[in-house]
Amino acid sequence: MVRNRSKSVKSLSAAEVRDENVDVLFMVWLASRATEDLLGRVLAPTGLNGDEFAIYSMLTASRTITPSELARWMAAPATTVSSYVKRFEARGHVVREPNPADRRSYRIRLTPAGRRTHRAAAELFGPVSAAVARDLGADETDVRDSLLKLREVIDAIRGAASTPR
Amino acid sequence: MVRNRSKSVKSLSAAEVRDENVDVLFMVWLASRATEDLLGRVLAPTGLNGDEFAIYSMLTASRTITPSELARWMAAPATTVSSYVKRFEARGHVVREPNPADRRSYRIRLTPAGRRTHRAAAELFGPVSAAVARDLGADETDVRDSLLKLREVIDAIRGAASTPR
DNA sequence: TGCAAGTACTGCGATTTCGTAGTACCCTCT
DNA sequence: AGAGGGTACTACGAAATCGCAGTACTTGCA
Repeated sequence: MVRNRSKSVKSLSAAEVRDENVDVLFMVWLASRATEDLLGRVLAPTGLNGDEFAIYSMLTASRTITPSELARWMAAPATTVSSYVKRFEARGHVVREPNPADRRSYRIRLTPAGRRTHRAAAELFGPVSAAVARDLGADETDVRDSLLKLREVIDAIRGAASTPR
Repeated sequence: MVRNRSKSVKSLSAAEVRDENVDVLFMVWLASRATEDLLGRVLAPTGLNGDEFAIYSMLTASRTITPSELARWMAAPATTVSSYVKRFEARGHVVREPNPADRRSYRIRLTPAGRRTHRAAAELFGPVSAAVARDLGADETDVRDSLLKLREVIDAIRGAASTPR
C-alpha cells in the first residue's frame, strides 16, 4: 500500500527522497511545510494563516481554554501563545474572561466576529480537506492513525526528556 | 492497531482529541509542532533548531543545491531561503559557488565546519530518532508510508491550486 | 539578432516567534 | 498562619519569516 511513484507535482520532488531510509521525523517536517504552504495560500483571503486557523479551530471546539492549555496543546512556549492572544484580542476575535479557578489565569473565548472569521476560513478549508481525503482514498484512516500514533510517541518522549533544567 | 487511549504524557492531552473526526491536516500540524519542540530542545546545544537541522541534512545528502531547489523542497518562499543562506554563510557553515548552468543563481555547499556541526547534531538526533522508531514499533513502516503519501497528495493539490496569480 | 516575458535571487521593512526575567497568585508543609 | 517553592502569565527585546519591489540574467520568439 501507498506505493505511489507516479509523477509528483511540478512544484517539487517528494518522490526524490528515497522512500525508505528517510527519517520519520524528517518526513513530518516535509509534510508540515507543504501543509502550511498550502493552507497559507488558501486561507489568505480570510487574513488567517494555517497556524491561526488551527488555533481558531481549537477555540471553536473547546469553547473556552486557558493560555497554558493552549500552549500545551500546540507545544508552543507560553510567550508565543501570549502574543497570539494579544493579537487575536486586538482583532476583536477573542475575549479574555476571568478564570474562576485560578486568578493568575484567564479563559479565552472566540467572539462572534472570531467565529465568523473561523467559519469563513473553514469554508475555504473544506474543499482542500476534501481533496486531501479524496486523494488519500482508502489510506485516509491509516494516515490519521499514523499521525495520532506519532503524536503520542513524540509526546511520550518529550515528556520523558522534559527539560530537567 | 494504533488504538491507544492510555494516559498520555503529562505535557498534553493528545488523546483528548477525538481520534476520529479530526482533520488529517490538523493532525499534521499537531505532530509537527510536537516534533519541532522536541528537536529544538534536543539540538539546542549544537546551535541548530529543527528546521536548520533538516536543511543541513538536505545539504549533506545532496552535496550541493541551488536556493530555488531548496525553496521548492521545503515549500518555503525564496526570501526565507535567502536569509537562511545568508545566516549559514555568516556562521561559516556554507559557501556559495557559481552555478555554471545559470549565472543568476549559485550553488550552496556545506563547509567542513558545517558538516561537523551537522554531525554533532546528528549525534544528538540519533537517540531521539531511535526512540521514536522503537516506540512506533511495527507501525513505523505504516507511519513512514503515510507521511510520504500525504506529502505527495498535498503537493499534488498545491500544484493544482498553484497561485494562478 | 533583439526584445518581451519569465526566473533567480536579494534589500528592506513589517510582522512573528520566543527567550529572559519579572510579577501575581496558588499550594504545601510546618 | 505564613514561608518557600511552584505555576500562569507578560513586557521587552533579539532574531526569524516572508511579502514587496527591484536587479540581473535567461529564454522564447519574431
